Amino acid sequence: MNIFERIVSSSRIFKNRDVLRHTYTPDRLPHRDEQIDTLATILAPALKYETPSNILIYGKTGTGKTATVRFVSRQLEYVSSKLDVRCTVHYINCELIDTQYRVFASIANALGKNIPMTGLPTDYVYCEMKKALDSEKRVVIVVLDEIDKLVKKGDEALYNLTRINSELENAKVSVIGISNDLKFKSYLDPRVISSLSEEEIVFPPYNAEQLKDILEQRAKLAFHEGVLDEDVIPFCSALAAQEHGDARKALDLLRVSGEIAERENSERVTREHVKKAVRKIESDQVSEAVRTLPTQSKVLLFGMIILTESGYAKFTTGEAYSIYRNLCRRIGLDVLTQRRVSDLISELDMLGIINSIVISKGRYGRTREIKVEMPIEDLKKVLLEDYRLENLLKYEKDLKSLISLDTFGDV
DNA sequence: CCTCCACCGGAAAGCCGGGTCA
DNA sequence: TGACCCGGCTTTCCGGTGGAGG
Repeated sequence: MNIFERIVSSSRIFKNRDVLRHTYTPDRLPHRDEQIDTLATILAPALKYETPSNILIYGKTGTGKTATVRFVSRQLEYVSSKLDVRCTVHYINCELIDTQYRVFASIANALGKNIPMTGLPTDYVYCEMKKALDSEKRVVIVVLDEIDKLVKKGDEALYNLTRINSELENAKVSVIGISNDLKFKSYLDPRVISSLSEEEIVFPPYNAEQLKDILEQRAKLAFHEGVLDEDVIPFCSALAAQEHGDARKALDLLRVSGEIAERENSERVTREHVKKAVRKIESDQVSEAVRTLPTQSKVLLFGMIILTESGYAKFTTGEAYSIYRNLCRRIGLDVLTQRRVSDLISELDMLGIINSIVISKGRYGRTREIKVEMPIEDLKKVLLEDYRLENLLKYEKDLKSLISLDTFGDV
């Protein structure tokens, strides 16, 4: 027997692991009937070649926004093809497609144009998209997932998209925006807000009971019968419910628990496996984030670690910057300006690797107070995988003594 | 109550590597 | 080939500021 076949067929735990991934759209969405109904009611006019209202959908991560939209669009497209109505849904994830140019290009390309990734003037792309849309009588529903990411780079794309209907002869366009940032509207032009949010749907977080239903539904498809201990699903649900009812997290937890159990050659998935999964997920996220950091940020972070190890549990932007500058010089890396480093610090903060708050020390100025959040040993291990940072190791003691002398100066 | 520190963080502009087009 | 466009990263410039100490 082929070794892969043996490995694949020998899974005592999983029947179908993919069911637990968040890309999977189940054929039934528990506890989202209300939202599904509302969405379907709003979109129904599309089947009569009328423009559906634009919709804004709110809800935190893992509340089923994307799954619901996917689910409803699939049904809509199915019915429209049966009724022979030209009605399509175009899904755009604004985390990847995050500029006006790329949104237009993505729509145009979906309709058969061939617009390159970059290079053309944006208004040209806009015209091409318009032509493509208007080439026949149709309704196109554009779904902008993570719309807040797009808005951060200006609201022009939305402005143009919500106004486009007045320039079209045959086609109708309607926009569904999905956001998990409740206050993203404040970045928008009031005119865009009013046209974009003709309808609003809010997705509340799931509670532990509801998460349990979701997990049970998926577990039936994903696992072999009887491999889950009774308390595994309630435990996963409870943990995820604490974290603002995130179904995605609950599913990840269940999947990773299963994977750990499988790797341990266990016949059952137990509460202990879930506990291990919690730890694994956390540490994986951090190391992945650190690994993919730009070199400059890595050096900056390394400097922060040196500071922490030297007994500075908290430090300021200026202190971090001066260490960073020293490190850069030693390994021949360009030194960025303090302004830029300040932004890098904010990024590290957003990733949750460090914690920084702006405080005022009165006479002694206003600055960020920074502390490293994650276990420094783990961070160090990941950082040193980068060959450019390996060399820094030999300066470590040197710098520590420098800091303890409180000179903080240049070397 | 005022001052003044040591930064914050917005705006704008420059550079660079990706690309198109005629 | 040169003129031009785009996006990401970075620098330059600069107005703004909470609160300890005078």
